[in-house]
Amino acid sequence: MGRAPCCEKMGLKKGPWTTEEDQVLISYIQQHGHANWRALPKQAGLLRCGKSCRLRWANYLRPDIKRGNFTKEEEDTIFQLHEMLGNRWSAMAAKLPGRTDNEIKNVWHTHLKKKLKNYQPSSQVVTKQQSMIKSNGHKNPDFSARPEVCGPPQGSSSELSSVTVMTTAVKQEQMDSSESTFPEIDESFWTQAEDSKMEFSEFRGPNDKLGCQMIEDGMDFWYNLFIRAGELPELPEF
DNA sequence: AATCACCGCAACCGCGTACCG
DNA sequence: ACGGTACGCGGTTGCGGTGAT
Repeated sequence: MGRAPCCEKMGLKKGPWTTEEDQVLISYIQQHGHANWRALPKQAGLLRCGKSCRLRWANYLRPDIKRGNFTKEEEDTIFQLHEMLGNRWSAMAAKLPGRTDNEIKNVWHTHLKKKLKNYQPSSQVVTKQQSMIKSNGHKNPDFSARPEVCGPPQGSSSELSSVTVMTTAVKQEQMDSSESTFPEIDESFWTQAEDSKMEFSEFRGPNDKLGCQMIEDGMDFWYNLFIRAGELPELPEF
């Protein structure tokens, strides 16, 4: 639908926030919360658009934000999550308490991308992955592999295709091993996928946030597809 | 000491989508 | 069912700081 009219409005300030503005925003949110970002700046007496206020709060002023350098563990987690989720920064942020999507994105572009070539996951992470695979008792699609959009069968909805993924590892496995246990993708699979999607949307129910959170946590839907196909009994932990 | 280039971070922009009347 | 509004997300930009020359 239409884009939100934003800072174009006359007289609204842009650019870096002053400490005074920060204080106004913090004290307003402490007293009234932030149910309506659009109305907030007017009510708080700020010459900013709601979008700007939300960004400032989410990326800088929120009390639970962790400052300082990323630890090796955090970097490992980001590498792993990036493998799984791609550039889904907000989903990654959900797995890194105190870190914002913006921060993770910045760190990725400024530091981690360069390190990627030489990346060696910490033993802890490797062990976790190995035990995950072991506990599943069979060959699983590798969650550490980058999900790629996999072309849907002809005639399926584009919505489905946007969330239908297959890992490179799975494809590799299918190529490499004749004893692959990954289910064959045929018409019935896609029908199942559609059913799963329906069930999943029902599960989400009236509180969409809950369902969305799962989606934000990453790959839940395609995970759900794998579940339907009899794979992957548990979600990985980070 | 001055200039330049690069880096890191905060903020903005524009798009997609959920929600509501 | 439809259109408008608000929000969240990912990509991009711009500026200040810092190191190199």
